Amino acid sequence: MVHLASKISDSELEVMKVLWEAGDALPVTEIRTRLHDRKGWEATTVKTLVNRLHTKGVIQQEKRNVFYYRPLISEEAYSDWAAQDMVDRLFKGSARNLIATLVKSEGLSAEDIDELKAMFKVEG
Amino acid sequence: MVHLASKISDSELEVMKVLWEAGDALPVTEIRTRLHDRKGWEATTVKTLVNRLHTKGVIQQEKRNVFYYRPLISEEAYSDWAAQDMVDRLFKGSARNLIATLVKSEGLSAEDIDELKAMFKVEG
DNA sequence: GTTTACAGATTACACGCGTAGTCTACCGTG
DNA sequence: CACGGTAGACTACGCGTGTAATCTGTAAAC
Repeated sequence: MVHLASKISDSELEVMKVLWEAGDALPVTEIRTRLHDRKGWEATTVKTLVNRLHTKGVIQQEKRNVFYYRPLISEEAYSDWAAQDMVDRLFKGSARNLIATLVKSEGLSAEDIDELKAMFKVEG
Repeated sequence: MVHLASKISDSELEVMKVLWEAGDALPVTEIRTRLHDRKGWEATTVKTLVNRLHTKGVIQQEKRNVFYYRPLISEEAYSDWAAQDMVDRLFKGSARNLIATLVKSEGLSAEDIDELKAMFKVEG
């Protein structure tokens, strides 16, 4: 289990998403274009976020012609951590409570429910 | 569905928890003693947090001998909102993805799984 | 009535975050 | 070789948060 010393902020998360989606190291230029498109951020803003992530140790800098950046934490690991964190902070440590909340919130399609039923058959 | 204009911070959430647990309006003195016990916070710190929550409109002030405070949002409503927010931000809007993550994280007892199976039978 | 203690108001202050501008150094082009 | 463009470094600034000290007013105690 990864233990995240300092949390990833909302804006920083957008950078992580870009890197996760790319599935490979990217130069800042590339991150910038993608985030300019989807969030309208300026180049320096993106660079600041990348720097902060680097300082936090969640992405790695690779020197080529220009710097390339690679996530040091996977999306899955981060999602797992975030989910567990929320369970602990808001659901008294019970994942079941969170699941119950999600089920009751009606956000699941019939198909989702079928999938989950199947998952439970395998699990238990 | 309540729409949270400004989010509740981590420290503020501790105050909310005290109020939710109490199930009734509490004077700051009482909130303070409980948070001093569980978090070691000073009286003025607690008062600041209570004030901020009041300003944000998530708790209500009732004038008696001293001020009593009452949550204006239920723990359920807040949890629901937080869960949905996380689904949107980290699980591409799919509650099923979050549930899958929780199930795979092994945080569920056999009993939990039985309960959830039952829940799905009723739901779907 | 003066002192005391406590509730509530005001003020503080460093750090993280969202958002970005400016400065500098280097690399390619004319 | 001078110049322009661009990558990276440095600086900025207001707001929210975590954490609290100090001031003020009023009620209780003597």
